[in-house]
Amino acid sequence: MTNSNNISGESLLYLTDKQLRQGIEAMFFAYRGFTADPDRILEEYGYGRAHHRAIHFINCSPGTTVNNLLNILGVTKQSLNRVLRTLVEDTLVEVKIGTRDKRERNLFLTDQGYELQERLSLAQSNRMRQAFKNAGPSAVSGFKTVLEAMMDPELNKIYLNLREAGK
Amino acid sequence: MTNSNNISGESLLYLTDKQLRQGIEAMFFAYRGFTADPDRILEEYGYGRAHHRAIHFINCSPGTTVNNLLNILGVTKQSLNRVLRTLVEDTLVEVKIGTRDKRERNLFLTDQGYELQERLSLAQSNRMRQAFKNAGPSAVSGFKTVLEAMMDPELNKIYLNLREAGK
DNA sequence: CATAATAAGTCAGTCTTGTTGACATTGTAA
DNA sequence: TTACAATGTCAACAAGACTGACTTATTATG
Repeated sequence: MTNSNNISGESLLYLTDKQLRQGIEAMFFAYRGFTADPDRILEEYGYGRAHHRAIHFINCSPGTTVNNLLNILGVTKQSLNRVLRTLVEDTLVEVKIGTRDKRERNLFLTDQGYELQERLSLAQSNRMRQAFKNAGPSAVSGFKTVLEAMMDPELNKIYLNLREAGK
Repeated sequence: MTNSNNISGESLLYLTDKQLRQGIEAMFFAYRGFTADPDRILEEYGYGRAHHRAIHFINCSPGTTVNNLLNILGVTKQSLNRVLRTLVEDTLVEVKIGTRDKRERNLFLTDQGYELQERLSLAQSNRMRQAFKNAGPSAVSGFKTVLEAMMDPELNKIYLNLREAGK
C-alpha cells in the first residue's frame, strides 16, 4: 500500500493513503484539543458549545441579526433560539428591535457576556498561541492555507467576510 | 504569503488577537467541511459521526478491544456500546471473544463494514487531497505541525501510536 | 387597501450521542 | 472458595441537533 516512506524527499504532491489518513486523524484529535479548554469553562455555566459559538460570532459582529447568525452557524432557528433564550435570560446577550426594519432583532453582548467571551477566547487563544509558537511562522501560514482550502466554498466566503469585518 | 501575511509585514511570531481569532474561525469552518462529505453518506445508513469514528479506528487496528477504542475516542463505554451494537446488528462489525483474556472483545470489520469504511474514507480523503493539492507541500507540512501541537499530550501519544501502527 | 413575503419566535415530536448508575460475566488473587 | 478487579451490557436520562406546523409583527407588492 505505502510504496515509499515519509522520510526524506517523499513528494507531498504524490499523496499516499497513509498521508491522507494521518491528516484525517490529526484533524480529529486536534479538534478535541481545540474545544477542550472552552468546554471546561462552559461547564461552569451549564452551557455547551452552541452557546460558545453564538457568543463568539455576536462578539465579532455586534448588532448582527438572528438570520445572519443562522447562516454562519448552519443550525436551525429552533436550535439557535433555545441557546439565545438562555443567554438573554442570563443577561449575557441583549436583544434590540431593529431600527431600519422592526422585524429584525439586533444582538449584542452585555458586559457580562463580554466577560465570558473574553474568558473563552483567552482559553482557546492560549492553546492556539502555544501551538503556533511551537510550530513556527511558516507552519502557521500552511495551517491556515490548508484549512481554508478544506472549507465549503460558501463557508469560505463567510469566513473571509468576517476577516474583512474584523479589520 | 510565506513569511509575512496581511498588511505591512506583520510578524507571525508576534501573534495578534486578530491572527488568533482567524485561526479559531478557520478551525471551526474547516471542521465543518471536513465532516460534511462523510455525514452525507452516513445519513443513508441512519448513522452518525460516532459510527464513523468507530469504523475508522477499528479499520486502523483490526482486533482492537472495546477499552482501547474508548481511550482513543474519549467517550463512555455505554455511549460506544450503543454504536457498536447497531454496527454488529447491521453486520458491519464482528465481535470475537478474546483468546488470551476471555473478558475482552476483539473488534473487526466485516466485508460489508470495510465497504462502508472505504466509501467514507474516500469521501473524506478526496476533500483533503484537494485541499492539500491547492495548498502545496510546505503548507501540508505546516498544517500537520500546528495540529499536532494543538492536541492534548495524551491524544498526541495515541495519534503517534496509530502512525506507527499504520506502518 | 388587501395580500403576500419576511423575520423572528414557539410548540411538539424525533434522533443522535453523550451522561450516570446498576448489573452481569470473567479472571485473578487472598 | 471467596473477594475483588476488569470488562462489557442494560436502562434511563439530558443536551442539542433536526423537521414540521403555527403565530405575530412588519414590510413589500399587487
